[in-house]
Order: sequence, then C-alpha cells, then structure tokens
Amino acid sequence: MTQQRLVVAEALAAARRALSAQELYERIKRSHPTIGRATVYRALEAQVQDGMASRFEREGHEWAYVACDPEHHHHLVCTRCQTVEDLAEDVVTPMLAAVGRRHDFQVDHAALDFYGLCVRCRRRGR
Amino acid sequence: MTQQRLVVAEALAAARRALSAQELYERIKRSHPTIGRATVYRALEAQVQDGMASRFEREGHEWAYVACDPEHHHHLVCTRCQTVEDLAEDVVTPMLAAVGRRHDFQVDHAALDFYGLCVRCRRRGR
DNA sequence: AGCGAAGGTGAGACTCGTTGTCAAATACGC
DNA sequence: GCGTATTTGACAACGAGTCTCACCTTCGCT
Repeated sequence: MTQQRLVVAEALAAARRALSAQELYERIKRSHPTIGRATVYRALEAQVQDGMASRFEREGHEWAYVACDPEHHHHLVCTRCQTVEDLAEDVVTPMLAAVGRRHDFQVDHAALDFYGLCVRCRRRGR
Repeated sequence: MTQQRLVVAEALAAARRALSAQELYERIKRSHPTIGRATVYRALEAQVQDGMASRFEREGHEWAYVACDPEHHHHLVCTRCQTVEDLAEDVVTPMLAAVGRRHDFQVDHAALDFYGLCVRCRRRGR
C-alpha cells in the first residue's frame, strides 16, 4: 500500500459519488500535482480488483467509479446528482437465490445497478 | 430502417451470445466486405437506444452487446461460453419493488447482469 | 412513378481514454 | 539498514469509438 494508492482511495471515498477516472485524476492533481495519470488509473483498477471500489456504466459509454466497502457491490445511482448509495445486502441475497432457482444457472457474481432519483432530488425536483 | 441496420441486427441476433462491437464488425465484414466500421457502431448504438439490444461489461474494460427483445433487458451471462440468457421478467419485478421499498429511491431503470455458469457448461465442466 | 428533403453510409482521419515502457523512487521482508 | 520486488511518473503508443464529408438511400408527398 503506497502513498498514492491511499490518496486515490481517499479521494474517491471523499467524493461520495460516481466519478470517471479522468475526473478523479483532475481532482487529485489539484492537491497532488505531481501524481501521474497512469498511477490513478492503475490504482483504480487495483481497487476494483480488491473490491474497494466498483465500476459501472454511466450515460453514454463512460465508466464511473465509486468507493464501496467490500461487502456492498451493488448500487443505487441518482441520475441527477450522481450520488451513489449502497444497496442493502439483505435485498440482494434473496434476489440471487430467486434467479438461481428460477433459471438453472449458477450465479457467480452479479452487477446490480439501479438508476433513478434519490429522495433528495425527488423532493427538490417537484 | 436500412439494409445495413438489418444486417447488423441479424448478425447480432444470430450470434446468440455476447459480442464486442469490434467482433461483430469483423463477423459482418466477412459477408459484407464493404460495410463501414462506423456503420456497425452506429447501428449498435441505435439498437441499444431502441431496446433491441443491450450492452454490458465484460471481463476487463470491454463492452459486449447482445440482441434481446425489448421486454427483457436483464441477463444471465455464462462466463465460459459467453451465451446470454434473458432473465425472466417475473423475477425482476419483485426485485425492483423490494429495492424501492427498502431504500427510499425511485427506480427508473436498472442494469441487472448475473455472471456464472449455464447448465451446459456446469455439466460439461466437471 | 418522380421529386426533394432528411437522414444513413463508407472511408479514413482524428480523438482521447487507457495501457505499455523504462529509469528512478519507494515499500517491505529479513 | 539492506536488497529485491513493486510502484511511480513522464511520455510514447495504442486502439476503440467518433467525426467529417461527399455520396447514396429511404420515404413522404404529389
């Protein structure tokens, strides 16, 4: 665990919302001007690998990353403010079971992302 | 609806498994050598837009496309043979409801992809 | 059918997010 | 502390996807 990996992890965690690699790189550069772009990309990749972050699709062919604790890999993404909420594990487990039961399929892992409006944006919206 | 869009749609449907845009382009070029790369990409994009295909992440930063009827947007992807199965709608609906109930979140749409082994590969595997 | 507008196509240049390379710097086991 | 393995930063390279533009289809309208 190096200094830079920490910085990247912290920056992502601090954002508390979905960021593309590029956006994150630019943010970090403000406080750590010497950091290399490749370093940020590599750190993100490593985080995804280790389950400390996860990646999903954003509008229009773009990857976005969010920090997440290793237990929660599924998300509620607010399409207005880009805030990301973890999906409670106790909702996921029955889902996986249901899928395995209904189809004859051995689920290894899943990517469950729900897009919509969070409470705040919904209230503010109208 | 043009000739080329049809060709792309048919090629994707015929594959019956997940293909990257590049792979699909190369397949189509075998039978239609004059087709342009951009055309295939644009056709795929249009199909995703219209709900005739959908896109998800494959191992290691790659997009993959599958044909699907407009009703079924969620998939079971076999990580061995890349076959894609539609997720039954009657499993999805309760999921969305459960999420909306558990979290105070207005789900607009969701990307639900389950990865694992299909029956065939599981049987053949061991 | 014939016309005209609107939009799609093909070829290739181009963009830009991401990855590879390599010498220097840093982390970690002993 | 000491040596090795790994990571870093700078930049070059790569490549999937996009843009451009002249030409060609499609389709509504008459």
